[in-house]
Amino acid sequence: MNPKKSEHKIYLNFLSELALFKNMQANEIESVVAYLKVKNYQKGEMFSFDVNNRPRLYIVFTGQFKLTKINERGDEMILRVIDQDEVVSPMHFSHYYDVSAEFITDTTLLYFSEETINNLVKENLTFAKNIINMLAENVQSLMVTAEVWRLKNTKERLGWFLASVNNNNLGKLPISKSLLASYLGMTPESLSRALKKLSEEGIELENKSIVQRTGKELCAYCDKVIGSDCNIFGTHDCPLFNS
Amino acid sequence: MNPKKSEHKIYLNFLSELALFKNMQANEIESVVAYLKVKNYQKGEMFSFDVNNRPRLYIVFTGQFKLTKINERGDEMILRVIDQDEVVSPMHFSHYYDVSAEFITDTTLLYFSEETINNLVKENLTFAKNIINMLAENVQSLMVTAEVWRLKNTKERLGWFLASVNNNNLGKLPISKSLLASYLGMTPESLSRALKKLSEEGIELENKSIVQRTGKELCAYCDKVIGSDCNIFGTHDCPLFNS
DNA sequence: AATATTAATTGACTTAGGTCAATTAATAGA
DNA sequence: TCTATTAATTGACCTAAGTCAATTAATATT
Repeated sequence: MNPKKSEHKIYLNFLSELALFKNMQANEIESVVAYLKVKNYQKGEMFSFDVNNRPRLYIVFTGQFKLTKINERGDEMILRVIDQDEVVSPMHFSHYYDVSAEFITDTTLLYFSEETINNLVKENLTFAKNIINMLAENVQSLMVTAEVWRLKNTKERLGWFLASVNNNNLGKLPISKSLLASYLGMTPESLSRALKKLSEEGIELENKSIVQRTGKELCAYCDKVIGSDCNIFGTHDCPLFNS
Repeated sequence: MNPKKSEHKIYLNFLSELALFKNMQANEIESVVAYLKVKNYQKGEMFSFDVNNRPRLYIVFTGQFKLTKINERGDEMILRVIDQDEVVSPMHFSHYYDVSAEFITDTTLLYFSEETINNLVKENLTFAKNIINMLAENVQSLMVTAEVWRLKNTKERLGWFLASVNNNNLGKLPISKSLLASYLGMTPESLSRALKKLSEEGIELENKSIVQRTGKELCAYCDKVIGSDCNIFGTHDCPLFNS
């Protein structure tokens, strides 16, 4: 659980690159590595963030997992798919709210206890700001997710997801189709049918890669939030500012 | 816009009671009142939180409004209904994310500029913590909302809402039925039909007040998050811990 | 390379909740 | 108090997306 001396430097470098430790000095980050814990999980394994597990802040060192909520009937909702370098902080959730993690690939998580994080916030203003930014991004992304689920039909939801992947993941689908279906709140059958409709519009999925007929078909499904890291965003070529 | 001297003390007292200024000393709060701005809105008025309006942090002094997102087709989604004493901080949203406010009653908003809030965070650790708590509550409530929309049918959504109102609002419906329908992501017709089903279970709405046949029918729709401020929560009478 | 297993697609059918139109109830204005 | 306006209910109908079952395609395993 506690990292070995030899790994110390690796974790230090890893943490230094994260938004959570942005603008912090090397020695400040160095001092927190001492409190870092490490845990490995296997593909398919489940983990419950609940009252019994002391609340913490987790960082994905390698791997991928989904944060899910399951109801009495067994229906599952994916709240977030958490990839490498991403942070999830159940310590900031309500004490009684329990969510589950299911590991999609073998995963190594780093974590800090609630106490460590709270002490850091108390001592380090920059860190407090980084925590604020992380939570603000959570809020933003949950609002967008709500919008996608509530106001878009299956074809639009898929189009929206492909548009966002195309911007920040170079057109490579990061998850399987059935996981994607679940994440977008639809069945694999519906995803398949939605994909067929999109292909009529010139948007295809060839072996996990997004291919567009003219290269701009997905713009119809873009929005200002996901578009803001597109290279034609705001220019005369961007349909978001030309309607 | 800038409050008069005579109102200074009223605002000071008002702010002192808010969670946002919790554990802060009177003189600390006093110094921020100088930066406070006030604006009145009339029932039915709309306001857009977008790139053109400098991002701020708003507090409802009196009144009520809904935070909504509208798509191209004109479908509306209510993100939150914001009541007296509540805080909404578009300054923490993405720069390009725009949401609208529609005032349900005549409303007086207090607000601080992004700069004021950021300076306060920089200077005052307690305030930084309060901002973290506010954002964490936003995250929590958006996760619960997502769950309600995704995993519950119309009857369950209504039951869930009534259960939460019953705990923190003494059984008095705070909003009209049509607004509630929209908030719960259904049409007024569906709400009406859901209400009929609930009445078969002994849950009635008599003139904006929730009435239960035996007094515990709504427990079936409670969860650990909304239940945590119920007076039988966790006791042997609470069905959440007895199944 | 052949087989087993899992993932994705397709078609037929069902259903929850939306739409539209007609009443009925409630609230506000005169 | 009466009338006008808005909100809520009810019934008939429709539709998007879910379910179920049967293939087909893609990975894994031997």
